[in-house]
Amino acid sequence: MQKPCDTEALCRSILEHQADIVSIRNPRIALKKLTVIIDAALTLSNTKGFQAMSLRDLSKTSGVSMGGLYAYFDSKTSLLNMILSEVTRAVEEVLANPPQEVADDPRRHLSWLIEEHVLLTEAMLPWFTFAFMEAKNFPRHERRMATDSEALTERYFEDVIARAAEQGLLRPGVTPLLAMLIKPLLQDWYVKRAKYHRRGIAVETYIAAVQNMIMDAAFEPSGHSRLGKADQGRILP
Amino acid sequence: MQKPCDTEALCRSILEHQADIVSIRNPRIALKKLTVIIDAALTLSNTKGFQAMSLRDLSKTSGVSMGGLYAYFDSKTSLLNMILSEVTRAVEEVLANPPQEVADDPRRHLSWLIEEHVLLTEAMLPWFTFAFMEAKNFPRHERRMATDSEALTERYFEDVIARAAEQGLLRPGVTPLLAMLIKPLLQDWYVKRAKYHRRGIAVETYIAAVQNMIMDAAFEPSGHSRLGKADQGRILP
DNA sequence: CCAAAAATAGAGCGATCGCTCTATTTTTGA
DNA sequence: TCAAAAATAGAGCGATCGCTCTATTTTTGG
Repeated sequence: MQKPCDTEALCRSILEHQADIVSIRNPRIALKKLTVIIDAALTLSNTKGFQAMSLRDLSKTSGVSMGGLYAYFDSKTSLLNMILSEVTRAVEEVLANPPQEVADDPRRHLSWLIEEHVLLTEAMLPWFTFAFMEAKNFPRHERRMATDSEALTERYFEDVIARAAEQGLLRPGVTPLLAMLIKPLLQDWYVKRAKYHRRGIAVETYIAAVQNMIMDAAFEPSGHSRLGKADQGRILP
Repeated sequence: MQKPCDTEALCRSILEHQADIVSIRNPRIALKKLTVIIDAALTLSNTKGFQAMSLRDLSKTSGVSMGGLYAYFDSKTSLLNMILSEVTRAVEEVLANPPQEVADDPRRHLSWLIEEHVLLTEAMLPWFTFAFMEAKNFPRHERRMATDSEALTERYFEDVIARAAEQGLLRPGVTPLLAMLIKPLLQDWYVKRAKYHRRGIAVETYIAAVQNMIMDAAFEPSGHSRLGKADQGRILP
């Protein structure tokens, strides 16, 4: 179930959820222009920062006039809001719905969460870059959105680890910080994107490395082979 | 050898290295006012972002007039530059000088690097928050500084891991990404500071958790007890 | 003690910001 | 086909930005 993550599909979702803000009636026009606008906004923001991106920049880059822009949002902050909520929605949609056979096994589930999260950020790279990089300077309400979204993600990891604990699968003495330490490992993939790209590291390699590190920290070694299609078969002791 | 990391000591270092920029002659006055200015700049920047901090904000908060500010820097960017280079200097000074008995043993050395890095970011929290959060929106030259500084830190980890490999201490099949994955774990301590503080997690607990995760990933299990004064004696298999 | 030097205050400058508003063009539908 | 409606362009508004410059106060040292 690979959800389409191109800019246009995501903008379609934005139009659905923010119908009261976009004042353009013709849906064909609205989708096409919003896509252009969001595309330009992500590019500019991720290059120079959201604050430093002026609406005149955005107008020139997107080819939509100043007045035209305000048919798609009612303030610069509401543009930010659109992008941010779309990212949040995508994360929730993907991580909340594991296949049944995955949900049944905490080990597979944890591995699956790691893989899906990295693949999602890979597919929506500019969106995540935007949401993470800019969150610190958001206005109060939007910053809260970003924080909450992140807390929600962490909950998925906490829950599956708690379930593993109930089933007695965890290593003895495993740190209670484990769930909190997963997120920064996942985020590094898009935050330090350039570094990994420069070294020619494939997304599957990255996923496998994080999976191995976390699985080692969480579980007793066992004869079972690692799960997840990205796994590269690290040698187990 | 605990280097003093209070704002005043760091500002003294700034005055030494940026003597050509600060135009105030009296060193007592210069130190006192620069400390006040940097203090205010870090507070404002970390609250609302460097770009959003206007020099009028800074003037009002620090109590130094607009004209007065420009006796301490010649542009907003050069103020940024001061703080950034001081952070870089501090990292280098601490991480480059391990005690002899630590440098001799890759395991101890890796553990030591983790501990020292977290303790340093703890002691210079607003500085690191500033350097990391704002780096993305820096002008070209300053962004390069931040990137280089980060690459340098990573080198310390790469080197000690390479040394461990030479001595045959590493687990078989350990990921070549290991060194790259340490930094995001260390950064989370100050990037997500509020989260850890809210949950009442002590710095020693955090250090121990990261040490354990990394040591487990890197090394074969052994009977030796974990090193570093922050270690809390996790049960080893 | 008082001129020279250093330090300080804050009004003012040009540029640019987010945003609005009207004039104009394009599209729609009876 | 042609008036009504929708979409678009971009000049203009007040606020604020980084920064400068002069007038003034404070400190220094012979």
